Amino acid sequence: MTTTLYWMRKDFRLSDNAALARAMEADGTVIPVCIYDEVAESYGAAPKWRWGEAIRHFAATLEDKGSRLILRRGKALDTLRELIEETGATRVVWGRQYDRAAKERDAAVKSALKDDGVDAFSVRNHTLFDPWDIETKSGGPYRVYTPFKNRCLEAETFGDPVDVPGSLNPPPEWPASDTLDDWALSAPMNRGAAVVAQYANIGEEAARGRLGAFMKKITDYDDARDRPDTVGTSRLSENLAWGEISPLTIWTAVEASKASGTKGAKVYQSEILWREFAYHLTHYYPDIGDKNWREEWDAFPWRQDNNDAEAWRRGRTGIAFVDAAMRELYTTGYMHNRLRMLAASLLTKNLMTDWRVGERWFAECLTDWDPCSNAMGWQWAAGSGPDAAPFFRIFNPDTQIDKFDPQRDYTENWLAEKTANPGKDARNFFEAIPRSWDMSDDMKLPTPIVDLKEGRERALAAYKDMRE
DNA sequence: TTTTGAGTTGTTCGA
DNA sequence: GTCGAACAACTCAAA
Repeated sequence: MTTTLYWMRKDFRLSDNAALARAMEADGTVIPVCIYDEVAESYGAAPKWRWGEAIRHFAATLEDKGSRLILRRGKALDTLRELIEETGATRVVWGRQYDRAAKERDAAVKSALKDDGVDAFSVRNHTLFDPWDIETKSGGPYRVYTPFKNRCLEAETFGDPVDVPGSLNPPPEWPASDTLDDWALSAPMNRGAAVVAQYANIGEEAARGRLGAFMKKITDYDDARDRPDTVGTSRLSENLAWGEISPLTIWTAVEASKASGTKGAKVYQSEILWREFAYHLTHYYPDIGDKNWREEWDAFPWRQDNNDAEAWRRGRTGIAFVDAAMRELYTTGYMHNRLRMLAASLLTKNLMTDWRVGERWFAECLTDWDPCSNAMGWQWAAGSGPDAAPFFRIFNPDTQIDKFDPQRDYTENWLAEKTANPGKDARNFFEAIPRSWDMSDDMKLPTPIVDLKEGRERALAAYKDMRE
């Protein structure tokens, strides 16, 4: 009788779960395990909280099916060895992750367990492709998105989603488990956890619900996706990040729908492939979250963390569209994609602040945080990254707000200071922020901390200098 | 090896 | 108000 440990990291779902399917195929018992290990310890406040909610929700799903999720805290390898000792497990299975911290941990775990004589292996479970499945005709990684995408689309098949298992083959006896409360995962968020919880969309069912709602309007996606004043996107990033839905489930739904082939569907699928590109890049350039991807940017006179950056984090730059976005981020754990670009452009160009300052803040605040997408996105916005915007492409928040929030619905929804009777979202920001920020909703909005034109010209001049 | 075509998301300025 | 050009060359991927 074989006992298998299914080490769950970011794949909290029953449907299309290839790692679970492999765990089950040994015809023995399966013990799902989640470990609060050295990698999870390093998560920012919001991701750590959201990870806990994914665990809470999925543990309940497992219990409904007669199984359990065993929780343990400690170094991954030590903890797995303890569990192997306690349960007599001979197999350990997990779904692959591709960021440097996870990859280094997993390589060490696999090698050590194999030395112990354990059948330890990983499964692709988070992406459509493994990063190394896609390569240029001459055999290397892609550095530009469009040819990468075209190569993905040429792939003959994406395969079929894996069925939901029937029984989960629980063991006759369970090893001991921590409780989620023992881990206190909401503690780093302080007051924010209760607020962000109001906006979270947790679990497999909720993810499917969003997919269903989105499929009804996917044909509008190519235009609607740019409008933060409406829900024009799928809003599935949060669920994708924690594996509550698989990209193959999404891809298959799009392909099977009557919208397949429309502009909206194609643009949406292209975004799914941007996600794949982030894993591809991170696999081949594991430093992408720490170092300028284009080395020449090491010479750029980035400002390190500074008062302007602090104002940016607090939604107090005096530039309404960006302040609204920064408050949406802090209050909900999410920010609309267009505003991510705009907020990043303001920080890295107009305020000439190191992209890593922004990357760290997003990693602290986003419930859909993904180390690979976050790193790629920030480097793209800053200009130091793959396929980056030309240096002269600096967003102007005044132009952007007229184009994408013409009625100011989005902006005013998030800025309590703008109206006499602010709505719940705007007030929630003040519920969520730390008292040490010393901000209240009766403050006046600050005057802009940077003149957009001057900031732009300063950045352009610095860029020109760097190139000479 | 060389050549060729192409490259997520923008802004400003002048006609 | 609208439209096209300029903004800067350079790198990438494939033929």
